[in-house]
Amino acid sequence: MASHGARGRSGGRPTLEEVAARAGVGRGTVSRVINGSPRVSEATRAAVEAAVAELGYVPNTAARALAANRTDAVALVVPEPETRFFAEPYFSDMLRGVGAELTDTQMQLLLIFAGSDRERERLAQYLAAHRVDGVLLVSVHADDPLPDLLAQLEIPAVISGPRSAGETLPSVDSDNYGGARSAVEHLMAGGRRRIAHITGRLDVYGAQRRIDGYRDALRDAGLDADEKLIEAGDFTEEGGRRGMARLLQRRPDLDAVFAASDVTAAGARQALREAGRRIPDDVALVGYDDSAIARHMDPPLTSVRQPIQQMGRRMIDLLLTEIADRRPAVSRGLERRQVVLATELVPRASS
Amino acid sequence: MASHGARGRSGGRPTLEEVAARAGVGRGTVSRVINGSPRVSEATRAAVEAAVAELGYVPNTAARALAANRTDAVALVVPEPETRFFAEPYFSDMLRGVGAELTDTQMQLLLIFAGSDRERERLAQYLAAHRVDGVLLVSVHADDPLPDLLAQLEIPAVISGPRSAGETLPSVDSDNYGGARSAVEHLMAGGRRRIAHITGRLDVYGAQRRIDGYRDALRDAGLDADEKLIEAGDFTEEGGRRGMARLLQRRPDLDAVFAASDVTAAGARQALREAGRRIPDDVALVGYDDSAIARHMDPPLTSVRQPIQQMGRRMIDLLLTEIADRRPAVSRGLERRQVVLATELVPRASS
DNA sequence: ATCACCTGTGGGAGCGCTCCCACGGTACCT
DNA sequence: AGGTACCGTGGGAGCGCTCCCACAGGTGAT
Repeated sequence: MASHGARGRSGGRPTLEEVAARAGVGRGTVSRVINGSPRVSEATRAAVEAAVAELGYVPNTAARALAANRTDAVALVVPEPETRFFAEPYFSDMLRGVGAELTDTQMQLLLIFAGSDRERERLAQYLAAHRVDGVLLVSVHADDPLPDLLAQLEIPAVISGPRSAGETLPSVDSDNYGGARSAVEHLMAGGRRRIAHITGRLDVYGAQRRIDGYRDALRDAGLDADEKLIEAGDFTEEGGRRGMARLLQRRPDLDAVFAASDVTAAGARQALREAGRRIPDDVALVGYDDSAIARHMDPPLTSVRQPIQQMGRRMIDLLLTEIADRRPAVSRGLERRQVVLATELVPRASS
Repeated sequence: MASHGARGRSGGRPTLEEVAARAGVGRGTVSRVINGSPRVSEATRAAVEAAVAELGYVPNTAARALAANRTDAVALVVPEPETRFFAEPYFSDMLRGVGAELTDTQMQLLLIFAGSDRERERLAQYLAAHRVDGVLLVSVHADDPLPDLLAQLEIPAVISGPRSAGETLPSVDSDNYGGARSAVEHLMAGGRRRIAHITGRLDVYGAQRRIDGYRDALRDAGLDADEKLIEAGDFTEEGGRRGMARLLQRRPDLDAVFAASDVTAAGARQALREAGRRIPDDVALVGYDDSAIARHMDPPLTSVRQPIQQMGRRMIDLLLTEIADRRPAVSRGLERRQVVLATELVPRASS
């Protein structure tokens, strides 16, 4: 092995210093060119760029990170087990949007799962080491301690669904309230009057907003908002099946169901089928997410589409702004940092 | 903003130096403790560990990377578009295995897609900057330039399926030959005699090995190896459908099919159904991979299981060894670095 | 002519770590 | 007693960058 002093001397990668020597300028000037500073004359810039090309110079990330105290990396943190990540198209769409928005940047994206305690501990360690400049948090429950940890470490973060109406972190969400309304209004337009709702996890703010939208749509149409028509679910298929079974028992006369997710709707469909109800003849069904499940269901499922990829892009937007704006946290927080994107109802045969 | 000199002085994260002062030892000693060197007395170690705990010290990764010329990160490179990554359980299983093996380490895993030209260029830049200590390459085709690039940059790499019998990179693979044999032998044991094969992509070495296994199993059983019973596929569903249709035309008397993947088998099943053949009564069907598709098919598909998670673990094993062993490339290459793992036939109703 | 103020540039200092050399101390031989 | 070996330890030098200060030279106002 080469001695310490000679480490990487001759055979190694070229350094800023070597580029500077080759271009006949100082180190600082090369740094300016590399980082796109405008304070460089055109001629000098050209000379430096030529030297960079000739030597095949690539900046040393570690040195830059050390000197500038930044990492040029952001993490997408998924507080779920990997299995759910792969099972739900929501995450892959989000990843795609985030990745697309990042290709124009020199930012690196890290995908981190924090489903188990073990993984969460590792993540905490990782964040404590400030190995990323910012964090994207998706699918966070109301009582998750992660946002507080991030605040304490002063790491910029953006959340995909606000935890409450008073969310302090910047967030991007789809219009859960409006989406739910459009689903219920669609069902009413089809002549349905006894419309049930199987909710999502009640500790998820978005699920609450969908309930609100459901209630308000009925109320505004002058229909009785019978609480017996609401059944708590949890976004899973099994939750949908059980909820539907209970609803059928309580209100056998229902003629439509709005499920808080496509997966929930799939469970509901199963229970309806077991009870001998036809879709949509006896009971109309509408889901949420417009995932692959909706298209492949039998019959194809009417669903509320969220622009998930776009949400991913906007999250990156917000995060990069946060990172760039880094300044005393106190002076912030007044700007509009809560983005809400519109949903779209996709009608299919189930309603 | 604080002046440069004072950057991170008071409020910032503690440094090695501060830990050393607190513990009443020198910088070098703290470094030794942090890195688990055995050359530290028990008393000193305890003192340092106490100081680390009290100050909440976390090493600065960038400084370490700069000084030690390593990154403590490895990349899992997927030379496919993201969509395929999420569609095929192969990748997620691999990721899970790799991730599991890495949790005991302080190594960071990066997931990098290199499906488009744009992404590949970004990857090249990334590798040129030596931002990872090693690379895991999955699903590489025979003519992919990536392995050469890695060799040129002298970045340790492990490949998931050898590109040829003379693969120079360390590799981990399942026993494609044996797996194919077991499938064909299983069909013969069930009394089938006219067994067809729909192959995988012919530029994938593993697909070739499956063909070899198929041929040899038939030959050893004294059956004619009729080339008319072999049809080229490409691992896709559509390829399976087309291949099956052609086979039925050419050899309407066939009584079994071995498909090079479960997805291919799904396509074949469709063609068989359209032709009015019953599975397994008229034609027995065996797939490869034992993915979720196999379990959910109607009828459930007999399939050859590969220990994909385990393959991921072994790949990491090999890669970490490569990284640790880093020495002039010339003196290497003699050790056994080609790992082959056994497969297992999972019989179900389709055969 | 003097002053103020730009713009472009060079290079010192410093980021926080690892690596290695040097050194004092102890143990074991001759 | 002297020599040799090793162990544990401290700290200098250096990794390759960014940040900032200083400065030369130009420009325009006074």
